[in-house]
Amino acid sequence: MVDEHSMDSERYNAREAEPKWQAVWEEKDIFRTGNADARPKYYVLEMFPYPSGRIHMGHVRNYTMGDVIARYKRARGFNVLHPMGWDAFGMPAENAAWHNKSHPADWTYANIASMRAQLKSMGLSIDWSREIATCDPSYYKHQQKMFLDFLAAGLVVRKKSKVNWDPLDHTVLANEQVIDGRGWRSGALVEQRELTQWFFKITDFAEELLGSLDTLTRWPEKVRLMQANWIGRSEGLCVRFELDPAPAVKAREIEVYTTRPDTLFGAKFLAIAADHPLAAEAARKDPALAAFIDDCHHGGTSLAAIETAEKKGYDTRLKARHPFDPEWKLPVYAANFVLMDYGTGAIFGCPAHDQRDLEFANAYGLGNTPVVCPPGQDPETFEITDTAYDGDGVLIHSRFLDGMSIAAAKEDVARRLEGRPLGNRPQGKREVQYRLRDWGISRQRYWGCPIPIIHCEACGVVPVPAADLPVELPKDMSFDEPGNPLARHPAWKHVTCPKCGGAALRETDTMDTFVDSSWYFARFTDPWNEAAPTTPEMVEKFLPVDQYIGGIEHAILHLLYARFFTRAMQATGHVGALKEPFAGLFTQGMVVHETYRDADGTWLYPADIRIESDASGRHAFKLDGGGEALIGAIEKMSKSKKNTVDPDDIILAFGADTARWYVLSDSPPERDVIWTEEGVQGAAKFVQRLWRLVGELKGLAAPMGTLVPADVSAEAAAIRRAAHGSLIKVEEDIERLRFNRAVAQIHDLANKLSAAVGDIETAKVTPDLRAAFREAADMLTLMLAPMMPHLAEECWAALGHTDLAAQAAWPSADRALVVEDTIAYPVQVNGRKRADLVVARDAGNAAIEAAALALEPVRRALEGRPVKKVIIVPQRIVNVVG
RNA sequence: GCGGGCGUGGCGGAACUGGUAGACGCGCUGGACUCAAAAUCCAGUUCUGGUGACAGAGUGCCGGUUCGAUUCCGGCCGCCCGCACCA
Repeated sequence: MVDEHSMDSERYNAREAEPKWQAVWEEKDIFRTGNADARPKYYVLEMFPYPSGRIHMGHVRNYTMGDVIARYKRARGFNVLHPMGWDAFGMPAENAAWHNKSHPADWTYANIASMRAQLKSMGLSIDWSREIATCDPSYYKHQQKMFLDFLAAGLVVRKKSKVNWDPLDHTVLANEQVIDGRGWRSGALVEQRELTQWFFKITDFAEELLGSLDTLTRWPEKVRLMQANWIGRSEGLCVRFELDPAPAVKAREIEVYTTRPDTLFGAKFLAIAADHPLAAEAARKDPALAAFIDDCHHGGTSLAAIETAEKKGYDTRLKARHPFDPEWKLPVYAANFVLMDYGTGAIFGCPAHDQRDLEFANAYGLGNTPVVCPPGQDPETFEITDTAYDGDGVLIHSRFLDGMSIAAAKEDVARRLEGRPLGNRPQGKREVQYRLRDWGISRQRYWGCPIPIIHCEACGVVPVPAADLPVELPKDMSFDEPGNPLARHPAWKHVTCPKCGGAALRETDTMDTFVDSSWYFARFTDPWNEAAPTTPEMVEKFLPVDQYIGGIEHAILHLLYARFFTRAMQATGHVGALKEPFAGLFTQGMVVHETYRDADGTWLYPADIRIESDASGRHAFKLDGGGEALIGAIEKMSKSKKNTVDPDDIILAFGADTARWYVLSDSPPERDVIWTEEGVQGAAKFVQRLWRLVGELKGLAAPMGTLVPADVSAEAAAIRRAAHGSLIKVEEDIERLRFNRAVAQIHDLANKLSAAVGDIETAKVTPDLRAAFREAADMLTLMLAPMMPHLAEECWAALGHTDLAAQAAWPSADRALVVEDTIAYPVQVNGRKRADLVVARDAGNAAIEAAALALEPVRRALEGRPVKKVIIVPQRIVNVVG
């Protein structure tokens, strides 16, 4: 039944409604978060974007998820903090400057302006008053201050380290920027170079960062595991081997690190890294060794080539004494597979029980002696040929260790060597090693946060005095030569030394952009503080972030750096007692799309394609009339394959709510979502359907504020059951970030309400029904509001409300209404469903059993067999065993 | 090699702690409305057989536990992701 007040014929016009409501929200400033607000806080944060210029569908998905949570939590009465900023330093701006002769700052701020407008067109409930850009001196001056604080606290050090050097661009490259051994931009073969760089001492917190992973119960297990592996803790023993006096070196000993001291009697050689000081020393008198070391440098250490690289070594002629037998001399090799920056840069090789050592020993004819015998093997005949044994077993051929377990032997060796002096120290020392390295933050780039340091010939490394901060980037720059533009600037680096007043040079390296993103979440809590990076009380008020959302690609670096930075900030008094910045983490999947190719193999944009499908499948046709195109694999949206969809186009054609709904609806949020034209059409249709449905409900609904009477008809009870039941499920689903299920639930409710509206034509519209329709319409609208906020406002207003849906309290569900007074039991015979049985909720087991056995399909399925047992699971199922 | 995850209709996916497999959506098929199209509405849609009621099979494969398994256990197969000479 549709009366004349119905809006049935009117279509919902998103293009008009969306900007209208966005303007209302902005004018009323309803998403501003009060720092003095006493309500419980909820901090929702999505990883802030790099201002590339345009948002992409991945952003739409990311920010929509966060916005759903923000709006939902706001409706539930929380003081929600939902800010936005820009990860604005980085190489692309410099590359753009190089290509377009523009300034990185101009390029960046123009991009920010257009992306901000795009984000606003999505209708995100963001407190824009807290917006920050990391490239702004008002942000990075605080970062410089913290750098100095960390330096004073011993958390920053300067040391030499190997880096990937691009000889054409004259710059250091991050590992990710090295592709197949070549610079990603220049294509030049990357060299390994030693440079003096600034490091954050993340390794100081290795134990703490690893141990605290257990407290992050609302993080994906996968991310915690990845971080644990990255930190890579191992327990072992440092053992010093005495060297026989040799003319080549002055050193008297070699220290090795091992996790298998139990296999010490299986040792066949020692190996040191090519970069080991001892190798360098020996090479001075051995040109062949020098050549070998040089060779190792060219192999590259971060390349996939390592995988297939042969084990190579060079016999230094040095001899080391076995710790438990001074007459037992072990050869010392320089070897390409030993890493200088792990452990001590030296190992002892036990070929029988380590695959790498075995390959090496086999290549150089060093033999092997098994010292761990697997259970069930005869120690006399147990042999190793080309596969090392690293399993459990009993010690053999190991003198005083024979017969022990691996654990006992480890303990025994450690105890003996720790108790025995060599020189003025014990020969052995138990040590914990980590794979984690200190975080090198020096970058030879312009568009980054300047490192606030001055180098003075007389005074050495001098921190820039706090009063002189920020050290601002110079604006008059040229980018027409490769290398670090800052270093080439004629004047900027020339300063007087703050200590002695003499001529000095500024540090021209800038900080890794990961530094910028390591504390922005804390800055958001009080971005107005000009005097300090943070206001610790506000940090403690809002942090940790309750729900952080972003891509899995940041599982290690960003998330680990931020965890480190928070601890360093705590040590320097910037965050109060806060330790972990992100209490809840969610890693969302990508937006992927089909690819299309022309007959000649060139890629085609989805926007130039029309899809037709029939019973035989899907076909793509070129819109320019050029015939059929080939449908290719579904892949991550990328410019190179042209399988991108511009969010602006979608918002213009269908509205932001449609885009939001679609990215929430089709897949579980942690998985990839496949963007399809049909899917968007479906979402757009549903927007219209909801608008019509709310109109129809309104036509039948009681006036606003009417309460549903206590005593209602079965029809009204069914409507209430549907509305309250859906509400409960939608709540649960949003709380657990299962947006796709919340979407399905709302579809389901819409179906039920449509059916109820349709049925009403033949029934009388009684006051209880009118009240139930009113309640259902209001509830449906508010359930919708986190996901489709504009449509919800339009519906809310149409339903006669004068406040905003965005400010309305979440409706409260009455669980009692959802309970039915009958229960429909599926009845199985031998585990196979044969019938349905509807009984009163309070029916006893005997009555249920009798009713079930009386059912015709049950009797038929039993085929006259006697009933052995009847299993009744209350509220669930009946199973007859016959 | 090590670590982790995932295999369910034509497709995306649902199924709470072992309890009606396929919710919801997309697509498709048929119908209504329309001069026609779009939009909308109705019905159907796991497979096989049957007009039908119904019967049988079915959650990657093989086996086990159980009254009952997509779910738990063992063994395979396939795909995806991360790390990778870490001593």
